[in-house]
Amino acid sequence: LKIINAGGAKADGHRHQDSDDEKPLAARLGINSAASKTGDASDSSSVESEPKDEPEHDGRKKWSTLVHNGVVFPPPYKPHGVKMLYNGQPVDLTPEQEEVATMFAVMKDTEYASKETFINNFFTDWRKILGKTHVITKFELCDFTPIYEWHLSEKEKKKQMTSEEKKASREEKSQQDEKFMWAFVDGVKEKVGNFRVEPPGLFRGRGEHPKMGRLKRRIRPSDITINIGEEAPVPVCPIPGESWKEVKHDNTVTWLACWNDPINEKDIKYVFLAASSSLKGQSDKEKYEKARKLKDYIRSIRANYTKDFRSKDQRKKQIAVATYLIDKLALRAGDEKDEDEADTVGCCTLKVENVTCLPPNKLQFDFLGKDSIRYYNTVEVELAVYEAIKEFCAGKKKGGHVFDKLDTTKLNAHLKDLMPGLTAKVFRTYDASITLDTILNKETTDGTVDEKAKVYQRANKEVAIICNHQRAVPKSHDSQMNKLNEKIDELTVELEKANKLLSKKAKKRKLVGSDGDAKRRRKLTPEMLQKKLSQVETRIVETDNHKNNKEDLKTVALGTSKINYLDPRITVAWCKTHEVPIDRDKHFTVLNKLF
DNA sequence: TGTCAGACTTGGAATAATATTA
DNA sequence: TAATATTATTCCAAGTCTGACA
Repeated sequence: LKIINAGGAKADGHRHQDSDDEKPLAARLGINSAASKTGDASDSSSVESEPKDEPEHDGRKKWSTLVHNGVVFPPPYKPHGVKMLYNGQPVDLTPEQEEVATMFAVMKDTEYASKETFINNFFTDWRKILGKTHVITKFELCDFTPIYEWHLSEKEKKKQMTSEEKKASREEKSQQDEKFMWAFVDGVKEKVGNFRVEPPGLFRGRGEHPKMGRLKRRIRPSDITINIGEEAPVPVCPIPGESWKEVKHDNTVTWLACWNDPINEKDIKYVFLAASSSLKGQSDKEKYEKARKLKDYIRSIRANYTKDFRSKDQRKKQIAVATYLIDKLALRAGDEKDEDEADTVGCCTLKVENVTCLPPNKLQFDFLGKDSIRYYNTVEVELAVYEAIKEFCAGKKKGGHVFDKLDTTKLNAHLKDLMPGLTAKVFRTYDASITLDTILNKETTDGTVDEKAKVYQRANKEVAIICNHQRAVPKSHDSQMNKLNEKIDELTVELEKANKLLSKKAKKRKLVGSDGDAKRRRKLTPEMLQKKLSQVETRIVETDNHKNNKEDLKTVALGTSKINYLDPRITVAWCKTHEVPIDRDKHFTVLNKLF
């Protein structure tokens, strides 16, 4: 295994010398990809596989042969017959009406259930199904509690199943799914990602989404387009009497099936291969490679935008300042959004009220970004940037764009001139790589594997913070903290007791106790006590660390950066250098994705 | 040059599976 | 052995970016 790029992140003059750069990563690392194991021949025999590593990337061709079994539909609705109350009276509902009522009822203990937009949207769509003449006309008179309680008892029943029963139903399910879990891409068995069609439900938009609560209708075969190899057998439509909307043979795309999102008909939902597939792995590798390449260009890019901070050309000036912010703060590009979506922004769509100038040269950012997660940060910037932002905002009304001469297309077109393939999001990957590499190199010491893994986790955390990956405080956080505090208290008492005992022993040599522990205490030698003492001390320190770590990470979401931002090559190189096992170690299961 | 559909990556939450502790 | 904590997986929403077309 060769060390790739280790320690190189800080050196701007890094040169690429890897002669095998174009090989798949797994091949370069000499590890057999799980995905490259051929599946059962009976399924793939009809398809000739092409040699791998063939430079197929000339055109936009993604595959030569593609075989799969289509999608799995959710089971039809099974009515429970539990009657909800309207104005205190039980009401009869048709299965279709009951289905939607149940969707709402089971969301009782979520935030959505108390949001006005959610309730209004749900009620409007539900009334369409109830019909004009239905007795139910006012939401306030609806009582969904009986259905909610039925739902709770169903959940409880499921929980009470014996482990054998659970196992049996699990196995049955995986047997049913097996057929759909795999696809053959150029003869290679690959895992399919989301082969299940999304079930009907109430739309759970994030933030203040104007469509939250709308009924997401059931998807039928006639909604679905199948994409499959020309010679491959077309998957049988699993619902009798119905048929696919369309069957395509488009090898310039990687999706296996798609349908229009019922909430936003112009959006398309796709069935793709899983992240472990070589198609995904390949593009992942290209992403990290691009970020690494940016390292060679960053100096000139910075020089370029710095020069334009004072440009007379307003558009140039805005591009310069926007690029600076994306580089320095890892902001997202910020496409324009529709009226019927949550009101969020990125760099290009920042509004004047999202930035406050704090003299002499600080900027305070406060806006809702992707998923309506708040970005709140005060940063010192170059004076020229500060002055430019002040100028861009001057005279604009609330809601006006800071960068009015700019959009993501123009910005990316400019970035492409500076480096081939460069777009705004590459800066986020780049920032992540630099941060990971720097922290790993600076902070790793000759300690235990556990200590080294802590350094990795800290680097992971820093990347998450840079990318503003935040999560809601876990529901059980407070109770868990209380428990840890109690544990520390208990241990402290134990420690004090042992300490007292030790000093008494030292004085008297022999202790005559009066309580029930006396006999046991008498048997303790000072050496044993001393040992116990240090054990308790260690446990206190460990528990305290655990507690602080938990508190520290309560609003930090580590998952996304682990999966999408930490270059596995940096991780592998570090593991090798510091003798941290890659396999089996739970800290690095993320690597399964690529190896 | 702008708009829009399309295809793909990125994102947190919910849920399931597994490990740990009481 | 059950309750709880941790980790992995699934789910599906919400971004980014490209390319076709007017």
